[in-house]
Amino acid sequence: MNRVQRKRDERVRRIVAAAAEVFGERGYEASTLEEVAERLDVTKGSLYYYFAGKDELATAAIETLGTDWTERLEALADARADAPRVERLRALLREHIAIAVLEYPAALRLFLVPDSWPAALRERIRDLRRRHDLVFRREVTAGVAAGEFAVVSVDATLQAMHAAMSQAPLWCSHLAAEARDQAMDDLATTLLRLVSSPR
Amino acid sequence: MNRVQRKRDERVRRIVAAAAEVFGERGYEASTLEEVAERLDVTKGSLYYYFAGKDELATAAIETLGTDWTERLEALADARADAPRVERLRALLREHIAIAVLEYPAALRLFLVPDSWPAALRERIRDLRRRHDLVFRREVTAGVAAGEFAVVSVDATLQAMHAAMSQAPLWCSHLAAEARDQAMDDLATTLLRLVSSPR
DNA sequence: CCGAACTTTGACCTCAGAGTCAAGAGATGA
DNA sequence: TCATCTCTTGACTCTGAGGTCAAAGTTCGG
Repeated sequence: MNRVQRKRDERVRRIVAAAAEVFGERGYEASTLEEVAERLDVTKGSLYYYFAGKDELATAAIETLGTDWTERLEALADARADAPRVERLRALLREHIAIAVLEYPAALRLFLVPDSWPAALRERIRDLRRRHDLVFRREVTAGVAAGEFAVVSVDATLQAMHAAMSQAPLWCSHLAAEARDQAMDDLATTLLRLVSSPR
Repeated sequence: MNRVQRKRDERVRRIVAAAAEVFGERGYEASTLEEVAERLDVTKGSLYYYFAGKDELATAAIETLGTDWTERLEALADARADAPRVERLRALLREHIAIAVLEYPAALRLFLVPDSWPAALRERIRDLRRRHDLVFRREVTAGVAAGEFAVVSVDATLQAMHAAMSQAPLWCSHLAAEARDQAMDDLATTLLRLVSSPR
């Protein structure tokens, strides 16, 4: 029974992983359950044994992906708790960019959730974003409070950072490995400028 | 005969405008020709008299929207040719954000063109983006050459700017008019930081 | 090895939305 | 006014993809 449960969880995990892949590549509208099923070498019907429908599967994919992403950033921030603020923020930016480019190149599309989705689902996704946002917000506001950073508006700064990071894959995933690393470094350094003290 | 031609052109213009509206709101996949037709008070069939299909109409819409957008920015840059470089760039950023937020809130979705499209169409769209990019690139590189701006990397800087501007609608189109204007101002000012001379 | 619980299948239903077309309605010009 | 060209319609087909389900297959505990 517990054996069964674990097996089921594993199955769900795999389905969600495949779904995250497909939705991440194609975006919500253009993704088909048929394709998700194909990548798992099963048939569409079997997905419905685990998930009520496309929306639910997509939500699960978004949540899994988002949680994983956030946790890794949180862990990184903890690990660098003693580093200078600027360096910690730089590391966070760099890591975020790397995850976006190397692992979830189409997360942007995935997170463009249709307006038609039930409010509850959209709400859960918003929460996820908020938690994710908080990792960076904490750094920025603390830096500002300490007088090390200066920003026009915390919100605008964070939005700009997130936008740039999430679109990074669009322009640097086609680069060769070396140029890509350089581009990611450049972007992280560039984004640091957003909080640098003026003058 | 010429009368007929002009009438036809006008008709095409209107259709493309309506299509740009719909595709701009919903993105490619979620848009339907039915809805485009509805906004023109005609029926779907009539669209096929002017366009071969959805792809072609979407391409025309993207081109029109992109050209209009670019031309307005170019005109703005010309109009401020004598203004200080920083102010000209600020005006461009602000205008770009305003167009994105107020007129084409889902342009981001629209430009995420399906990979399945013919290469020729994708190529034309890439050209459009290049021309658009050039408006900002010119300002930034000139400013750097003049020693007024400093950047880590022109590419990274432009990418960050474009990303932030194109995602602006996602977070400020739901705001009330006043707060929205403030948010757009803040974002423009924030992005200026990306080129500000350091120290 | 059996029966029960769990899982997968594939045929099927449904429906939205792309695309077609014959027929008719409107212009245009002689 | 007639003939022709231009345009619009609405009913039609077709396809793809979401969703359902009874039946068959598989795994597990005893």
